Order: sequence, then structure tokens, then C-alpha cells
Amino acid sequence: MNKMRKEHNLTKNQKIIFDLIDKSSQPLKAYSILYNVQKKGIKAPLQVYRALDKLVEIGKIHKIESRNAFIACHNSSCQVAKATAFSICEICEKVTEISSAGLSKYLANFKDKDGMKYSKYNLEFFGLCKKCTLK
Amino acid sequence: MNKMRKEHNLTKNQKIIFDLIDKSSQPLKAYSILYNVQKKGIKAPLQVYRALDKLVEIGKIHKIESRNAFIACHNSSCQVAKATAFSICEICEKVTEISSAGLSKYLANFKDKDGMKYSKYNLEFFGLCKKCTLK
DNA sequence: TTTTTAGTTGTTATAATATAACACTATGTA
DNA sequence: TACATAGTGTTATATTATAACAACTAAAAA
Ligand SMILES: [Zn+2]
Ligand SMILES: [Zn+2]
Ligand SMILES: [Zn+2]
Ligand SMILES: [Zn+2]
Repeated sequence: MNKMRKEHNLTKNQKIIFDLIDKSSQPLKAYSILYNVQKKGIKAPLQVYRALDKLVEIGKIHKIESRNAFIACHNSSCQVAKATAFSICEICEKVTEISSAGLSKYLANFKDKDGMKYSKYNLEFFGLCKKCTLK
Repeated sequence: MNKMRKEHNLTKNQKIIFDLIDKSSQPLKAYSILYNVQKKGIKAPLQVYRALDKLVEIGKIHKIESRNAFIACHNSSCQVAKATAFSICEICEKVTEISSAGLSKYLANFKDKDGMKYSKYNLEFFGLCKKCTLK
């Protein structure tokens, strides 16, 4: 029903790989994904990368560029993968997708000196997460 | 001796590689840099990557994460190696470092829902540059 | 129904990006 | 001088990602 209409559109490989990323508490790297899905019959890097490309394209996952890793989108308003922001802990590598109406609005409307507007952005914040700050 | 903002004295390899990047009108990739400096005696990837790491660390260059490429900082002696923003044209791949006081201020002060503040960020905007818009 | 089409799959091979390990050299400072 | 710190040169290897091509599948068009 409302549950996984989108997910039903995923192909077998896409679903296997999405489920793995979605269950994970931290971003996963392509070859770590490959290793984890080999028992399900996905044997080659290209099978993983193709699924990842598609999942990124439809906004089910995001790529954390500074880490070459992939995280499931848990931001219901983020249908489109065109406006992403993350916080990254430099100690434990915990990554969280930031969902801030103020931030999205500010960035979506940002214009540079020439008045150029952008169709897409990706923002990565770095610092220490709560847990690591206390250590 | 006090710690005056000592001009980082670049070593030979660092200088060769910085000069190349600085002269370039677009971001350069590590192996493209390697091919271009082989005539100057830099023969191995590691020599390039070590220089790049150092140059990034001291803010003379920045890495464009989504492109795995490096660009010289033109933000007058970049205090902001830890606060970077770029615009990237998705057609011609032209990259420009954004220098906007408003944007830097907004992001430097941004706090997430938990009140977490960040020590560093990188923002990449995507769209079409002026030239490509007109085509 | 059959045909066509776009998209996905499976596979091998290879390209592109980046780091490990180790011996050595240069340079600044006590 | 002796020591510490940073950079160098080198070989080998790890990690991340794409090229090329044949085959399959679902669904749209005829
Ligand atoms: Zn999202
Ligand atoms: Zn942490
Ligand atoms: Zn800069
Ligand atoms: Zn352009």
C-alpha cells in the first residue's frame, strides 16, 4: 500500500542493495556492499555500482562524497537527491543526514555574485558527534 | 619565536605541483598532475599525493570531492581551508570557489537540531555556468 | 499476438584513484 | 654535535570505478 510502492519498482539487485544500506547504521562502501551481497548472487563490482547509481538517481540513497560511501535517505521530504546535507563525525565517522528547513531554504535560494542559481547542492559538515565530544 | 603567520615555505615537490595547479584554469586530477610533472623528476603517484595532502592541509589548494580534483585557492591566503564552497558547471565542468560573506557566516553559525556546531564544512553547488546557460 | 524498445543483468577485463612500507635525506633546533 | 621532524624516492599493492559486449526481461507499440 502506501508502504513500499517505490520499493516495488526496484529491480532484484537494486532491492538487495538498498535493503542492505537501509539496515546499516552507517554509510557503506561499494566493495563492502559487494562482499555482503555475494551470498545473494551479486558477484561483480559493476552489479553493485549499477544499482548504486540508480538508487542515487531516484533519491533512495545518497553518496557521501568525502567518504566514497552510501547512506539511505531517511528524510521523507528528500524525494529528489538534489539538495543534500550531512554531518560527519571525524572520529567515529558517524554520518547523519541533516534535515533543516532553514538550511534548505537558504541554500536553495542562494545566488552567487553573478546571480547564478543552482539546481543542486551537496553540503558536508565535519566535527565531533555528541558521543565523541564527551570522550 | 612567536608564531607569526609564517608563510609556508613549500618544498620543491610541493612548489612544482602547486604552480601547476595554480596556473590551471580548471581543477586537475592527481594522475593528470603526475603526467605533467614527470619531466620535472616527479615519477610516482605517492609523490604527488603527498604534496597534494600538504597543500590541502595548509589551504593553498582545495579538493573538489565530487570530482576527485584539485583547484588552487584564490580566496586571498585562504583562512578558510575549513570552510569551502564551490560552484560546478555540469556541462563544461568549470569550477569556481564561492566567496560570499553571507554564506560563510550562515554556515559557520549553523547548528543542527542537537545544537551541534561544526568545525569545518564543504559545499558544492551544481548547475550551469553562464556560458553554458546561453547555449 | 508479435515486434520493438528501453532497461537491466552477468561477465571479463581494465582504468582510475589512493595508500602501505621502508630506507633514506634535508632541515631546524637544543 | 645530537636529536626531532618533515620530506623524498621507490616498489608494491589496495581501493574505487568504468568499458565492452552478449543475453535477458518487462512492457509499450503494432
Ligand atoms: Zn535524503
Ligand atoms: Zn563520533
Ligand atoms: Zn579557498
Ligand atoms: Zn559551463
